[in-house]
Amino acid sequence: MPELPEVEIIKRGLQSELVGDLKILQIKCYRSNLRNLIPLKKMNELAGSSLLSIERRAKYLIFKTSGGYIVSHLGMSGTWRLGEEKATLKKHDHVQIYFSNTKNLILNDPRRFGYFDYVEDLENSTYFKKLGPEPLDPSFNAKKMFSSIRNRHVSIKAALLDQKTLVGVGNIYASESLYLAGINPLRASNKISLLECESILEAVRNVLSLSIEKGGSSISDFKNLLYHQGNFQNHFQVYDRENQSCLRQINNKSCSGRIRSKIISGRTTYYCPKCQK
DNA sequence: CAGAGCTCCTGAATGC
DNA sequence: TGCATTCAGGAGCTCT
Repeated sequence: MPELPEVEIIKRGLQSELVGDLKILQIKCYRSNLRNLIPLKKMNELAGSSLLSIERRAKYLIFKTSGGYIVSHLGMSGTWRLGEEKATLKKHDHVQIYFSNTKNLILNDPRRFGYFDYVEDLENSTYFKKLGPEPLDPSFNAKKMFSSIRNRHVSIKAALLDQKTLVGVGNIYASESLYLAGINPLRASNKISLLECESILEAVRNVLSLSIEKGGSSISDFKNLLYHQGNFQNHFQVYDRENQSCLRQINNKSCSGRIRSKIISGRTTYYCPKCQK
């Protein structure tokens, strides 16, 4: 579920709910065998620390506290929601953070692929060291993207999913972006021209921005902080549209291609073989 | 070293 | 209806 837009939506929700001079009162954990879980001792130490800011990097949410950084990755099925004052726990609620303004946050993650970890030095942490650039950062450009993929022997779809090329793009937005750019996902990265890189990056930016505007994509289970669904799934052009007709208009005529699906680098990819070259 | 493939886990959808 | 199988948004690990 959570790719860059969904994590960004949750981050913005957190920023608007957790305002003022807040302290973490307590972190409760209801499942001790989560992946990359903050050690219990550290969890206790974090009680009493101040919440300084909430940021997003790639698909990670970062709680900056006076005692270090809490790093949360939502994996495939994670969500944070604002707990009620007397919070009733649901199935798969694993972590709960209590704040000094009586609010609390609950991490729910059925598949438990997510992380809830602690790092002292964010930039040098194993999570952040290897991350590529943020696609929406204006200092990133097609030229940089071109030089990072021009020698790679993987499909352009695989290169987009690789967080070293650029971050935040997952399976849905990779398909959507390549469709928008008119590039066939099977094309080899080292055969993509600089000009084509420009249209791919522009498409990635447009798709991600529009999705953020629409509150993210809710397929099965994505919810924002207030447990509302996003709306971008209603704007998918190719994702999950196998055998349906292509929506592209070329010179006022519809493309008339049929959307295909194909497994590329282990994940289902949707594209129009007719208009994606 | 790069790249392919497997793996962690639950639940929804599909097939018999 | 009930049971088995397949598949799902991520990314780290192990092979080759």
